[in-house]
Amino acid sequence: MKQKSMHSADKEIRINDRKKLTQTKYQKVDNIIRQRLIDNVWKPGDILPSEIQLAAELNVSQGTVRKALNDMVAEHLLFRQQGIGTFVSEHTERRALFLYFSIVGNDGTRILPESTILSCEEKLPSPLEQARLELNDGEMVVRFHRIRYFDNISTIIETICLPLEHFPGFGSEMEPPNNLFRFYQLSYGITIAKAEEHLKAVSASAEEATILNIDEGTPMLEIDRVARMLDGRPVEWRVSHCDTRNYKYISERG
Amino acid sequence: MKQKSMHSADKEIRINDRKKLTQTKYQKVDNIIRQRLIDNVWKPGDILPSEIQLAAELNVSQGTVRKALNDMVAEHLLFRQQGIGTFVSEHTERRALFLYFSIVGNDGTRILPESTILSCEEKLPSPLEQARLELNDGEMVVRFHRIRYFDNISTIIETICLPLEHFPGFGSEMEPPNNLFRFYQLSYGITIAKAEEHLKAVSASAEEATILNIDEGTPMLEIDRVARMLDGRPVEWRVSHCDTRNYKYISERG
DNA sequence: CAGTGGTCTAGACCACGCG
DNA sequence: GCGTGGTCTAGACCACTGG
Repeated sequence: MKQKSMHSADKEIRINDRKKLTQTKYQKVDNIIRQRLIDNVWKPGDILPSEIQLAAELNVSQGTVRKALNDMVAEHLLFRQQGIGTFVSEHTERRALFLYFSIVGNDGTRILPESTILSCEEKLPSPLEQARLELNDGEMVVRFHRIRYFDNISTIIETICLPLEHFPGFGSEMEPPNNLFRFYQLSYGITIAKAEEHLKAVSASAEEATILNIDEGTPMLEIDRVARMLDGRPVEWRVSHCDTRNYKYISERG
Repeated sequence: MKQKSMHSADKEIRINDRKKLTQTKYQKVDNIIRQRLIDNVWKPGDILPSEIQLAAELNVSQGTVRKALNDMVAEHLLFRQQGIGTFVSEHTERRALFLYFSIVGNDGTRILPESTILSCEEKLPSPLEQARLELNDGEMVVRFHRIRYFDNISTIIETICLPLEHFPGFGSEMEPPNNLFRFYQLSYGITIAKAEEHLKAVSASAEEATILNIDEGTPMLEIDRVARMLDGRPVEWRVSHCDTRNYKYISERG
């Protein structure tokens, strides 16, 4: 009765599709699962129901569920292990290193640098901060600075700005840890899903030069990055200034 | 007779798989098609046989061919148009702009800059050039310099090094055009399939400062890139120095 | 051993582009 | 109308994991 013949079921769904501008079944499945990640129904590290269970629940075939899941695996939102199941991705050290940290040693060595917080304050955003984080008038931000070290040598200065709305009490209870994305996820339920980085070459300011113990005017790589959560809203604006004499930024193309 | 039952055909193939360390059918199909691209059996712009024809030729199902083709579409080697067919990708202006050129205006505008060749010579490679291009001892290179202009304002200085073996007579017959990748493809049958970029911040040398009409020591973004062809061998080493005061390098993450 | 994801097949219908 | 790729289904067997 539920699904007597393929033909009638298809037609029924297609009528819905027209309302939603030709959304396919696997896109619907994708959106349902995505929404459950946004709503924290399934949390990072959780195992999802098997393909067969999902297919039964959503009244589609296993192949349709599979296509939706594989699409999300390609976006790094999920990962799969043959013989075990499908899991929600976590912001582990390894993921931070390979997905969201592009600075490596001149020889290609990948290390996530240690960090020290310099200052932290809650403020009304500057016009630029408000624009980058797409905030409404009057919404507050948390802004802080930190230095990052490779092998105890200070190399990067970061200025990080967060919408206070999503990070209540940030920095007041405890020192934010080195892996911020993991901290956002564990303490605030916010998963970073993608980011766009803008790079320029700039000169070290007098202040930066003092902090990093380098000459004023030394060329530095500026990485200007807005990170977004699962629903696409921006949740972090970070500007990093990096001394690239012993390190480099890497990017694959094609 | 050819394929009487699914079971026996599967077993036969699986024996071959064990020899090749468990290569799947769609991977074999992928490799066959990839090799035909390398061998220029199907050239850029060509339309491939339909999925059904390929499936019949290779003795697999349409779904297996589809998976192989879709994997190659994800690598930008092919593209598909519903109702028409599957095509071999070309290095068009548009592809160069979105896939292999990451410099945009401060407002995000994408333009491919014009170029002027400064000098061009055939030489024995420096040790660094030999290493980057993975050349054997004694193999020659073509090295040339060019300036690139946005709106007639010189902004980028490039040093480009090519293995002479793959580019006989390069630069001697005619001035290489602005879109080099397209030129490599049309004139030498070499398709660039991927590239790795290494970025640093450096200071403008006296020579660069003169050529670009900027101050010596101005911070410049250095883009060090090795481009590889379909079989993975390196065919171009390019170092670009870019004045990023009015432009920026962009990169998507996640 | 049972259960999971991974591969492969066969066949249906749809959306699209073209003649 | 026909052929293309795109979606969807159903069912088979494989490879892997863990009890």
